[in-house]
Amino acid sequence: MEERQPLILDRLEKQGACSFDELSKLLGVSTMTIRRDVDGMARRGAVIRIVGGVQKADAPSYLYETAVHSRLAVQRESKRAIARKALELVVSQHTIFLDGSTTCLELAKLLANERKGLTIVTNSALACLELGKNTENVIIGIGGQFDANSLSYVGPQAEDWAKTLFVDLAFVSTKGFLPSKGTYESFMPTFRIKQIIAQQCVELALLVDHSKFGQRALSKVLDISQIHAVITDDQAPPAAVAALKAGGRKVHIATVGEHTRPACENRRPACHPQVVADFSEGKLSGGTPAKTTLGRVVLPNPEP
Amino acid sequence: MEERQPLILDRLEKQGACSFDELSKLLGVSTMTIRRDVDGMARRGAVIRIVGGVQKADAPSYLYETAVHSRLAVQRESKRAIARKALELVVSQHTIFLDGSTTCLELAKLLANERKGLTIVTNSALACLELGKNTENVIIGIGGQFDANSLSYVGPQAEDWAKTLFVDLAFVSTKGFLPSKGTYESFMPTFRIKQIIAQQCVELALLVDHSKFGQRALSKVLDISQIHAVITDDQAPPAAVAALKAGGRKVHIATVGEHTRPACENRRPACHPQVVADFSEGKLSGGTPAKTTLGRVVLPNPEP
DNA sequence: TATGCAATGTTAATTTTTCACAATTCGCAA
DNA sequence: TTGCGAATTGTGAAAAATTAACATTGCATA
Repeated sequence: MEERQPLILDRLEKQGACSFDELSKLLGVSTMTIRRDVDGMARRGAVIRIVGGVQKADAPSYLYETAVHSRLAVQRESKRAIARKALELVVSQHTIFLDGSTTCLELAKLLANERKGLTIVTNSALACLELGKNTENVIIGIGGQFDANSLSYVGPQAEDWAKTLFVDLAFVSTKGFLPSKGTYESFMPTFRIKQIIAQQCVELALLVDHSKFGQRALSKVLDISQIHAVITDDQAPPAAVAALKAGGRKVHIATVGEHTRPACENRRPACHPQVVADFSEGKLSGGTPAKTTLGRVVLPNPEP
Repeated sequence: MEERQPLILDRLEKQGACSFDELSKLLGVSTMTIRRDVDGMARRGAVIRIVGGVQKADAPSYLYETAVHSRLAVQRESKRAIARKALELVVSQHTIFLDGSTTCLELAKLLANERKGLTIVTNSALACLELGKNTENVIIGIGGQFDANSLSYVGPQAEDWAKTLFVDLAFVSTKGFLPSKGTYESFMPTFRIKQIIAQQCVELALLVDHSKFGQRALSKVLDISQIHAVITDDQAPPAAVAALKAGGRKVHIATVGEHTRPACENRRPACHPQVVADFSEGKLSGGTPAKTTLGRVVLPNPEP
């Protein structure tokens, strides 16, 4: 049934773009069938739908098809809320560190949009790109071996370098968190950097959404004693929060939904980042409900 | 006239996506006007047009609105042809260097797609991301201060690091090239890295499209004696090519068009990378010319 | 004041998309 | 083989979106 999809991709490889009509003739099926095929492919990000046809999807993104991309979608609301809370801890003139987590990536966006005069150190390539949108901060990228999973730099060179740095405030995230013990992760190269930074900072803030509480992973990374502040969301278990406070941690609770971004992101599976719009049945419309069921991404023709 | 555009962006910031009808009511102008506004914004990559409305453009690309993005489009065909030629010089097991140029970015794509077993050193964040798609090469990112213009790492830390490296084959590009003298550039931090690498490599290959010949810029970067091979396209001035050969350089001429990608990229200005499709008037169609003048990028609704 | 230009609004023709349903194919168990 | 159900595909009409052509407005300038 779906031996048509490779053929469509072939065609796009040659032409860049192709109309439904042409594909229909080419493959000897109705436009409706082509349309359905292409819908599925576009949903996976394999192609880009254009009005009346399809387009090759090679162009823009360095996020598609990466592991980071799918991680970005999980608990995104919480991460954003946490990032916004974390922003409050950042003082101008500070030197801060961001790790390669997707939570820190959200924080990077906020820093780029709303702050200046900072020196920001990170081993995340994505964070650099995000931060680079604002030239009023100094961005130091820790280099090293590039880890395609986290899109960040790790390994001995990165570790050596990290040892020479000293920051005022380090933001790190984690895979698992036991409030009485500390943080846990599985992938060595990335967590070594965190351990080193933990020793090279004045204050360490852990960004951790509620889903991480009680989770543990292969290796212990940070001891709870190394963590000065914990920033989490309002669904974090109250008992854990109380325990953290009793243990002397500063705990900051972010309210999810307060600074929520596009509403449409909630009701969408983690698939293709551009597939964000959905004002079907006029859900987003203010006045009379639109009768359209559309909501498809469109880019325009070149300037005439 | 265009104080509407910020309002549209605000709206998208809140909602993620918005229909033309809604924007029309919101701003008190006709849908046609909104449509025209949005067309312009989409053309610049500020938003993404969707059928019946607009969508926030935040999601995917770290290229939009960057200087690299516009550079990527100029002479792209030549750059791709040159990159493909350069690929022929790459031997498995080699350690190679790529600079932060867009030509090297094209080469990075080829390396990721077609080679393995390499160690690739680069100070370009974009090249890392591109190369990271293939985990069969080792990628070393040189860190340092992040330069938002080139999306690469520069400055003293990067330079110190570069001094400790040694590669078999370095690929560098340039802004200006006088075949009798050497290469010229204007922006200090990026070219310092090239100078250092030039001393830390067995062989240096200059990737230079024909438009660079005879151009000079503020500072001399590499002396012609440091360049072992020159890779250029078939529009390079023959006299210069002859002179280079006479001077003992290996010269590789890439034929533009041979490995050309989407045909549509030729007839499109440097604007938004996703704006690639244009089968207006059935130009790309095989059979009877389509009567449509569309050709707009569309992405589908979520899976039902 | 006249004139031209740019921005905007209006409308109708055209195209695309959607939807509902019919027809077909396919797998598979009876 | 037969028959059933599900998945796939095709059809046509209705709905929506896009385009293009043209009218209008406002404003700056000759």
